Amino acid sequence: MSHTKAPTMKNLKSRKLYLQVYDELKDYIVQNQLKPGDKLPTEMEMCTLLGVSRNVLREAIKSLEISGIVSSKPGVGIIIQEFNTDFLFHNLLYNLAGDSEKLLSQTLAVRRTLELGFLQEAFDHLTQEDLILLQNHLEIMQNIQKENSKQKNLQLIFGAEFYEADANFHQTLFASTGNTILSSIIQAVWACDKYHKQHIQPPYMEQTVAKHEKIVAALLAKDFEAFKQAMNYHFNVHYKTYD
Amino acid sequence: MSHTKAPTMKNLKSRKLYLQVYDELKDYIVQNQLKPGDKLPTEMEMCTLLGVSRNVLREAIKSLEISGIVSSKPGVGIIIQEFNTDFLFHNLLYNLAGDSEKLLSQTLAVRRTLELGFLQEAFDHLTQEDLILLQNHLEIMQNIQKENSKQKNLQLIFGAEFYEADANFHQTLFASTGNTILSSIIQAVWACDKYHKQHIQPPYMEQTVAKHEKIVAALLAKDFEAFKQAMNYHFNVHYKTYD
DNA sequence: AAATATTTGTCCGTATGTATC
DNA sequence: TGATACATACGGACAAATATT
Repeated sequence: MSHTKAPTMKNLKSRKLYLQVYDELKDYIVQNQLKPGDKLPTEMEMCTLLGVSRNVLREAIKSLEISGIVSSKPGVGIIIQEFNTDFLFHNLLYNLAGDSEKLLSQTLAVRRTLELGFLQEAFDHLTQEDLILLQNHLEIMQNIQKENSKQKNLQLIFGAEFYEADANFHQTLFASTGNTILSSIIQAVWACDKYHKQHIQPPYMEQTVAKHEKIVAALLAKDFEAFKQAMNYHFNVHYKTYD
Repeated sequence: MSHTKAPTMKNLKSRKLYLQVYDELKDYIVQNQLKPGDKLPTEMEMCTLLGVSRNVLREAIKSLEISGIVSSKPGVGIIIQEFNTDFLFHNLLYNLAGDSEKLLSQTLAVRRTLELGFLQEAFDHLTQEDLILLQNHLEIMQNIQKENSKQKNLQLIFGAEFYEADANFHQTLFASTGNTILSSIIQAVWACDKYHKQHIQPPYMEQTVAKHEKIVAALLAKDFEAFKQAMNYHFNVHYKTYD
């Protein structure tokens, strides 16, 4: 309503309409003390309430959605989301993408520090379900590696899937800490690597599988020292691919 | 084009279209190495290129805009934006309603791990200019603390400035590592704290100043062991405020 | 279990404000 | 000044997903 909208003439030099709506919706959430799980009014209701077209409203909603504030589902409505920092770190690192070589070593350094730093916490909080998930991720990596080693030509298959399984492995491992900030950062750092590490080579695969097998073995044995050693080995061996 | 879109039937359970477009556009920017100031193709061109409607494309564009990646202007086009973190943090602002205690301890844990993990690197790369900057930040903290200790009433003055000086101190310290990923993360983590830690108490100020004095003294003496000790002290002492 | 209603997802067409040449 | 290119904004229509009766 603060749009001061005239029937056929839109606001001249004012802030874009969808941004005004974006702000108004955030205010609405705060004012009405909506909590995660609560629903916003339907799109049509908000259109009449705010006096804007559905199109503009949806642009605002999608902006809220990409920010992780709400999520919309057909047949249900628009639901307030739990606070999470994924959006923040994801965009932060995306914007830094550029010099791939330098970035790669930097992200690796950050990952190394964080993962080794939260080693104990991850070990302590790891549940039986987490362990099963880890084994699943490992299994995927093993299968893809086998398929690739069979191949005579150097054509790589399922490279993206292998990489994703690797990422999922580490995310599962540190999601157990319950530290959402940490999870966000690790997730973002992996996504950041994504662009640089797309061409995975079979020899790298073999090494990677072996490393993760060691980690899982240590976790199954509930041997923290072995786990620590396996993780250090994971981060301290240099891949031939990047020499 | 990867949408595998049929004329009248959309992808069933796949990711929402506007999100696919959002990702594809980000990839497009990276792949074509578009820099700030460069323009994306026009909306209509991208619609035909990606095979989606104008509406969906705009939802993706607006999401990119709220992310600070592009900005669109009528009569001009869609322009790649300079990297800027302000808007990212602005989005978090509204969300201070959650259980801030948990979040605070999580951010602190991440900061602790990162800063202690990159201790050696920061120490090695610290220049004379950095040291002067650190002293400036410390001085600001000292002055504000003095002003507050003079006051009889418990009214806090310049709390925000004190906190900012603290943040700048740590950012300067680890900017010297040259690891931009690390710098960004530390900056972001501080920003997360910002909204929870707004009510700084005078006793906390005194302690904080003392800690940073120790750090600066160690750095001036070029004594790594003392630096290490001071940083550990910094992170291992619990503030009374949060007990 | 099945039909119906609700709600978001996606598309199209049209008019208007804005910047550039 | 005018012409052109572009994003902004509106409205209507149907499809798809979910909830409800």
